[in-house]
Amino acid sequence: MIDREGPIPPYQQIAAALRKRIEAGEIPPGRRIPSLVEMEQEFGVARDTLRKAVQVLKDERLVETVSGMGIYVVQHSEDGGVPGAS
Amino acid sequence: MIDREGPIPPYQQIAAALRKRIEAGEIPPGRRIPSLVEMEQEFGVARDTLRKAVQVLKDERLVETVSGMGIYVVQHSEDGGVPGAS
DNA sequence: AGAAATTTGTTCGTATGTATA
DNA sequence: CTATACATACGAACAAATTTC
Repeated sequence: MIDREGPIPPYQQIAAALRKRIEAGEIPPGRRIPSLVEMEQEFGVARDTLRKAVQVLKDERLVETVSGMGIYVVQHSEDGGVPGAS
Repeated sequence: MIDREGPIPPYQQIAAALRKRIEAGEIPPGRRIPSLVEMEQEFGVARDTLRKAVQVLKDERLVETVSGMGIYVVQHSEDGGVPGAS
């Protein structure tokens, strides 16, 4: 899944993989992405690496986190915004 | 904040700056010093550089690490030692 | 009321590879 | 060749928020 030989750092590869899933509609808006524990196993990387990957998607406003709950795909519809964001 | 032209390496400059704050009472005994992430931004250096700077202060018994919490200024009173150090 | 489980967030310590002086 | 610095990554521990029982 992760190419450790190439020049692209794993955290960027993971960010790209998640972005692809989201834009392909595999993980629709409003749904949660896999938990950090699940992604640790799926990608075979450490928490710190996932943290950076998720931070990239956060900066792109693709996902948002709810502490204690999970990381959710943002609803980027015409009216904009996310459920709960007043 | 950091002079990269001069002969004094950044990690020594940072150690000196932290020592000054501690001895001036800006960061009193028992209190935490800024986290590594915060200091990365404040000083504009990498984690590795901070690691060396903090190691200097540790060798001087000025600070100690509490796992998962942070780096704390040592209480250097007459009876010596740190709270929690049995 | 409260304890346990799950999940995210933050913390330090360390290792590796690369680059520079 | 050594010292210094950076980016990346891994590991472990602790905290806070949320849900479930």
